[in-house]
Amino acid sequence: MSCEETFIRHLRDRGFRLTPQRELVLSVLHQMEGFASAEEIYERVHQISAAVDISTVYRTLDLLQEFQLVACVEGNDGQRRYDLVTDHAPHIHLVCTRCGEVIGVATDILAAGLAQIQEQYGFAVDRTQLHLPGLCARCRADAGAVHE
Amino acid sequence: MSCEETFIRHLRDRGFRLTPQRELVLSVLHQMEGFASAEEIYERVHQISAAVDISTVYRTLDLLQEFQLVACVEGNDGQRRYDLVTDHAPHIHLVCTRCGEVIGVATDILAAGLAQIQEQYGFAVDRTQLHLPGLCARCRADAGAVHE
DNA sequence: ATGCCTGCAAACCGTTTGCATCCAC
DNA sequence: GTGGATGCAAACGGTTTGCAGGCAT
Repeated sequence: MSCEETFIRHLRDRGFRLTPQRELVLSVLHQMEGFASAEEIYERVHQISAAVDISTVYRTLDLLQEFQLVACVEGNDGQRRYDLVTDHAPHIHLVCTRCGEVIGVATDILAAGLAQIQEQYGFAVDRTQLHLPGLCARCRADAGAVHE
Repeated sequence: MSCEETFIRHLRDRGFRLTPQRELVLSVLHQMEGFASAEEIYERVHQISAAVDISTVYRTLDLLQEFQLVACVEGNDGQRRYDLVTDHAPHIHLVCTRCGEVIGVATDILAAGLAQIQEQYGFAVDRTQLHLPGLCARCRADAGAVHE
């Protein structure tokens, strides 16, 4: 089932409607590579249809998040960044606390540890929302060289 | 070297001063268990000395962060939460998305995976700020029974 | 026709900043 | 005495909300 079909189904289930604006936001999200802020998404949406308001973008993003079609991370700059959850395996997001870059990684890499956590603590980590803060390779180099 | 001594040393190094307000913020942070928002910290500070302004709390927290004496995480509600970096081993926080419980776990459990991430992606995960969302044992049981 | 959705604008809220005053050094 | 630190209040910026009108169903 395509992303849009899933969206429509979720909307119908709740008695909600598919509007051109919602369609547009979803389509723009498809064009985006990686995480984008609401402002960035709005920018693109606005280029295509100038009449769309940013509050509608926010409302649509909330909806998509509720339907688990987009993931959301809080950036260090106080902005949220959104990304379409495609149907490939859930992945970890390595979020650089310095430049904001987000690197996607398969959860396999932590699978052993996560399994152990579940076994020892009964705690089931949500693998669709794993955000690990840290420094990306570039920023680690920068931080070493420059002294901000 | 005590926390406060470290703070003073860092301040001196930069030509900054130790003021009663800064002392107070640091002492309140010691009383706090786990992460606290600026507002919560301010609340406590204010109880002790009503004259202290929240902007001073923010400025002090910025300073402490710069000195790496406190860690800071962006909450899902758009608030930042601060915690004193004590010298005991860094640990993971398992945060239950349902009841809010926080379970502390030694990072060892994920050490292998984190090392692999660094090797493969050059990304250095900040082990002092690891919080993993998920469901605690109790809520997993509840979620199975009740349907929210 | 119904009531969900929208654009607009104003409110919100955590955080930051400018400035005159104060005080640690 | 001097320049960093503070309190106050206003600004800021991302996000949310109230409302009257619009449109998908």
